[in-house]
Amino acid sequence: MGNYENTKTEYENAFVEERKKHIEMQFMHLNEMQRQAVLATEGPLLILAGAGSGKTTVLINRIYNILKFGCGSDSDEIPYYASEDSADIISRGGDEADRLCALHPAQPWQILAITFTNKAAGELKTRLGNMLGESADDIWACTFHSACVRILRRDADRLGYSKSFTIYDTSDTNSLLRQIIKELDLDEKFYAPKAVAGEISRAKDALIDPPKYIKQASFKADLYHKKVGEIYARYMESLKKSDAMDFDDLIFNTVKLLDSYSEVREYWQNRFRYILVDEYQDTNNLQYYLVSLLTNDENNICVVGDDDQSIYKFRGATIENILNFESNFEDCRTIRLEQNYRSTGHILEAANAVISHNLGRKGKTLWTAKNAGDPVELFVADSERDEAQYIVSKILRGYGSGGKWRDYAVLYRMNAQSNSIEYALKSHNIPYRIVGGTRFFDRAEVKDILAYMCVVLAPNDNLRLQRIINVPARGIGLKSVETALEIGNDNDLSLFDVISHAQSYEQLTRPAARMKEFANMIGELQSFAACNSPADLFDELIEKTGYIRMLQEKKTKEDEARIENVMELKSTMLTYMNESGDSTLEGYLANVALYTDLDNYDNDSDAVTLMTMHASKGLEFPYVFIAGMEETIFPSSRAIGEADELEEERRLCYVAVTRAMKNLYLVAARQRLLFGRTNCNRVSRFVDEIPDEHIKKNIPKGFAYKDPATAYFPGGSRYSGAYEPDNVPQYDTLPGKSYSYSKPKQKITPAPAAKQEKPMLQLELGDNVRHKAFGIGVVVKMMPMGGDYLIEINFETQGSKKLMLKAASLFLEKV
DNA sequence: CGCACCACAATTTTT
DNA sequence: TTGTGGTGCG
Repeated sequence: MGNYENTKTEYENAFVEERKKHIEMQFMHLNEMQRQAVLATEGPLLILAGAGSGKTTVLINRIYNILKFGCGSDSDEIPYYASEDSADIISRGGDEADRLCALHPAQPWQILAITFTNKAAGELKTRLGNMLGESADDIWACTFHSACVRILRRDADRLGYSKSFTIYDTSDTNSLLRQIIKELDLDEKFYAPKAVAGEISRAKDALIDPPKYIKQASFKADLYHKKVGEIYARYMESLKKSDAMDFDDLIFNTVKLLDSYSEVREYWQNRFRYILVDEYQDTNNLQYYLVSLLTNDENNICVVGDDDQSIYKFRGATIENILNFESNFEDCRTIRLEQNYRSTGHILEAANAVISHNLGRKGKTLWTAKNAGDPVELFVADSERDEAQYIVSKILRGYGSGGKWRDYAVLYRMNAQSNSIEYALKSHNIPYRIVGGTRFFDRAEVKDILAYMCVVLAPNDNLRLQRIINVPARGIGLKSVETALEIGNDNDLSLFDVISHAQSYEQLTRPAARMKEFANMIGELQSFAACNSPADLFDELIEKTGYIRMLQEKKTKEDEARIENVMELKSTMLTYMNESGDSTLEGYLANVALYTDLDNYDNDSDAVTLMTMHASKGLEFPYVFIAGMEETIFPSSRAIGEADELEEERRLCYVAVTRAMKNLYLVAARQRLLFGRTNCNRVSRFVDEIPDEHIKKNIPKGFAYKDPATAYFPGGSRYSGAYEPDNVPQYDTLPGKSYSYSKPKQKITPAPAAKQEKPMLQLELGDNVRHKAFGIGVVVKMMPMGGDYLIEINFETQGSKKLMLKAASLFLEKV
């Protein structure tokens, strides 16, 4: 500043000052720190954004600022068109002022905003669209992987791939590795495909290619690394033959491309004037290289992250990226967003307290202007089943008093925990949705159909051809495929080439006819594809291959679900084509590998959400349950004893806790049936890290697990007030499935109940009722539930609603 | 070759 | 507990 004052005229200083003020005025809806982050457009910027601190808002507004005012808020430059009265004009505001304040504004396509998940990218796009209209379409708001795909589609041929390379997902990778390991006659136990995949992934993260890996391994004495080097080399060869890249390759190859071809690098560096990276704490080494390579001399790189929310170290994310950002990028500015807009006081304090037990943080303390709210609640249940019951009764209670199902989320450490909770929700007819788990695109039938389509487009994809060549069974067995593969390897032909001319190889005389038939079918599908829409091809394909018939003939429940999945796949294809404007099958197949279930998650439907804590990152819910707050579950057994991993678990806890807006319930079970084994665990250490003033603990003393009633409500427990005895879940009403411990013989008596002011309405199925708010309807379902009933009514005008009879009695009458 | 059965394993998180 | 992969039989 001081320098300029001497060299600039007074009006110039006034101009710069007015310009900054004017731009600043556009962002008065933000808090001071958020605004600073928005206005600091030039040079490296690190935004440490705590949970719920409005970081997406900041990103959006920052992009808006860059597009509208360029570097106007962050520069002392005086444009040629500024004159002596410019400052005056600006101070009067209006369009003219806006125009004067704009300084080298960026074009939408000069902005690259990288996120971690498709969902986050989609959200960013939507919000940018709302703010900027159509011009937002030109902004690259995408994930690391999809950004790389776009870059590679342009120049992949320089690396020896075609521009229409396919992408192998994790399971493709694993099966290819398994195959290679077998071919090399190695023991699958010792060279577990998954472990090898991890090793290769780590190598790529360190920019080590197979020759380099083999060289490094040659200095070591151990055989393992030498063999892995061999596998690695074969794996890459095989990928290249199939014109395929795995997830890591997408980034690795992009880095390679940018690094080795200066004209490519310059092209992209010139194009992207401003780069923003979200969730920077989750980036790995490769991604760091990528970002550095894309950044030009202007260094307009802005990263947003929260070191306390780094929970993906296990897959190579290195927290160092964020911890070292300031030293990696010179003249970096750092801004902390510490005001939380999401949670009430007790919840936030609990989160702060837990995370403060970690060492090596950037240090950051969230605060809120909200009131303290309710303390966090801890409940120690009897078993995993009671845990679920507790959660369900809490949810029912909240729903009964006017809540929405979608306000509730149940978080857990691992997917296997969802079973008991699902069961309880199901038996109470509570709508719920599970995010994650066995992913849609990992289902065998989905992979099969996709593999078929890939093969139709690119028959040389050996891996996918192998997958479907005998599904449904058509008499081409493992042995035949193996021989065909060998022939292919020897003559440098693809598997498809070999089976197309199977009759010319005497080793294949037996299956030759069937192979030929199969190859012909693929050929027919290819010609069909040439002059029909992808949707029609889809139908033709599942017919002609007999796939649907195979499922229909089996007739089990699972197979019905599989048919549904296949149809669902068709609709995701159509959705993709609609939304992306890309109606080619190639485009769809090229992108489908980057799809995940998370993308299908829509918050429109009114349902309780079940997911892992990892999957919950970035989301928020009014009421959050964290299930399984037990040592060995959370923190997980493999983290205990490892300082680093324990810290990661603690960060995970921090993430989970900060999802809650109004109420947070922590639930533990004294005894838990998991993987067919019953364990007893202590309550999680993370619970103890929450100071007493922020948590209300309910640990039944007179523990008698044969009598759930006393387990829930020990004499004098604080819960007796919150829970009417008649709301005690009655296990006898639960259908099916017996559990390992004996049920109480006698029914739990609904104690001094029934002294209500208004008697419960007597209803039967099929009764017509009038509701004060919803109008006329008919009772379609009644579920007894702890002395009350959960009823479902189909209303003429309002659709179907689920109500608790007792609470609804006030508004209901029979007609 | 295909199916059924059995043994065994592992059992987090994701592009 | 669930799922997977391998084996053995028809």
